[in-house]
Amino acid sequence: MSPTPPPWAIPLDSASDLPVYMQVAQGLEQRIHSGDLRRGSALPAERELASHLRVSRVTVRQALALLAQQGLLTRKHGSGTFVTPPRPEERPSRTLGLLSSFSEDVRSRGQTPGARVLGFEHVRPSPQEAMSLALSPGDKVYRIRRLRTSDGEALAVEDSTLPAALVGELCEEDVSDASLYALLGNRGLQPVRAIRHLRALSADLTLSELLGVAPGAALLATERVSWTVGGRPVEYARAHYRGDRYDFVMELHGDGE
Amino acid sequence: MSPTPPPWAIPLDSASDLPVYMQVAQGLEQRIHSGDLRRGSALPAERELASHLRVSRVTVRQALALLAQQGLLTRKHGSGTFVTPPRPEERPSRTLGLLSSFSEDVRSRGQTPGARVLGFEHVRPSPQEAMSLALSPGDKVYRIRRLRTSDGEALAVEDSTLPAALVGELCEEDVSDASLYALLGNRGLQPVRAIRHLRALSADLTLSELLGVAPGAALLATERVSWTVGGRPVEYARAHYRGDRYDFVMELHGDGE
DNA sequence: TAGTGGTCTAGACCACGTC
DNA sequence: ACGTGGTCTAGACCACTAA
Repeated sequence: MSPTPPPWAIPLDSASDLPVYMQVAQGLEQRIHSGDLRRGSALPAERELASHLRVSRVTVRQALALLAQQGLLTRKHGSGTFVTPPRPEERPSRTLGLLSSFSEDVRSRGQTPGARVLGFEHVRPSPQEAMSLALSPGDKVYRIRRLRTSDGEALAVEDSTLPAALVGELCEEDVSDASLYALLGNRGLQPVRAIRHLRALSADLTLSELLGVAPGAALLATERVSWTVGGRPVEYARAHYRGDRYDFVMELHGDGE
Repeated sequence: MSPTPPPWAIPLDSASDLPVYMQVAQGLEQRIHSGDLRRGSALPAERELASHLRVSRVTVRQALALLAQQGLLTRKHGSGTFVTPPRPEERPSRTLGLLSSFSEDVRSRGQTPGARVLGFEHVRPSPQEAMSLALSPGDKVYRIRRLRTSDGEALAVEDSTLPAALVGELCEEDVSDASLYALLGNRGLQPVRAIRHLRALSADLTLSELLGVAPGAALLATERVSWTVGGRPVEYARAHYRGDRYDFVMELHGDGE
């Protein structure tokens, strides 16, 4: 009857060994990449898709969840499911290779950095912290958890640990808006060298809530130890960045082999 | 009756506004971190957990899926669900800041690098490729997709694009085991500078299959353009690394502010 | 108010591992 | 053969959004 099938029609092969929900996901993905489903356009309701494809709603949801997790689809409770529109704005890029702080990175993109202190402790270090900062278990550290924002939008959760004996007295207000690096610089403890690890992991419930992403969303996790002149470790920092909003950039120079 | 509740007993509050599956996930996560559930130990079967917690199996599965995605749990079809044991071996670390290839990185960890060619094309560049390599749409490129392994285990999928006019004749055997950088070096095209972007994203169906991870698993994605002496772009490469097996390391040097 | 996605249930059958 | 996780169904109710 209809010469042109609707753009969300998916060929399903019940004889295939590929699970139905994967076939649906794959089909929709192709439709999106081919342009049949335009960016920003709404998908049919889950119940509608299910009845047309002759599968249960649960199966449809399983397929949509896969694509939503990749960022291909955006689901809006009470409103509908949409093909994710392209982001017009560039994501903030951190330029690696130089020692720069979150605040400087965001500012260099013309946006306004912010910080909300989520935790402030003056405690004995964990074994991990003691090792990274070359401390004795009896020493004390400041442990600070902050939500880092750009133009008000949550971008990262940063956990910083500073040796109390080295940095001196510190209170929550000191770290509430300024960059930690600037604060250290004021006290003559400007870091001059750092080693940083980067990896990818899935958001747990705590991080997903803080960053406003779905549980399981891909995050870029970093771990860093910074040293001041003389080789004294001055900061141990772990940070989790939203994978869909942050981009690390670095320039590499070769020395032959 | 039983003075010590089983280690997987979870307190559920039906009045809470937190969904039941999240309460289950949160409870299990605490039990794991507290050590009540030992690394490597098996969880009760899903049906058993469901009946004891008085929830449906689907709800239990939703909770387990969350934790499995974070890597906290490992599910084995036909066998059971286990608390993920810690990995004894270090993950391969790529040292950034220097221009080094995948092969060199893996070898520097004492492991054996490998490559399986998944695709080899001699075609006109995509707009993206043409832009990155400063080519005209009429030029041709070699496009190579390889599965990169370390001691036989899949670690990354690498998509490399090389300008055909610059690198000269190339066939599939040329890229089947050696490092691309070594090959370029042999032809006098050793890259001396590169810009690399890093971000985190969730695995789609294709990548999850190739890398042997679950769909939606966190991957570390990189994009790189390399230049040879004289500023001629010689390679445009995109790679997706398993987030749970790969770790980028870099050393940073500050120049004050 | 009507329609959407979010959560949850109580089943069923299949595919895989182990014994 | 049996128990496991993997997939799928046909419903239900809730929470949110928009008209």
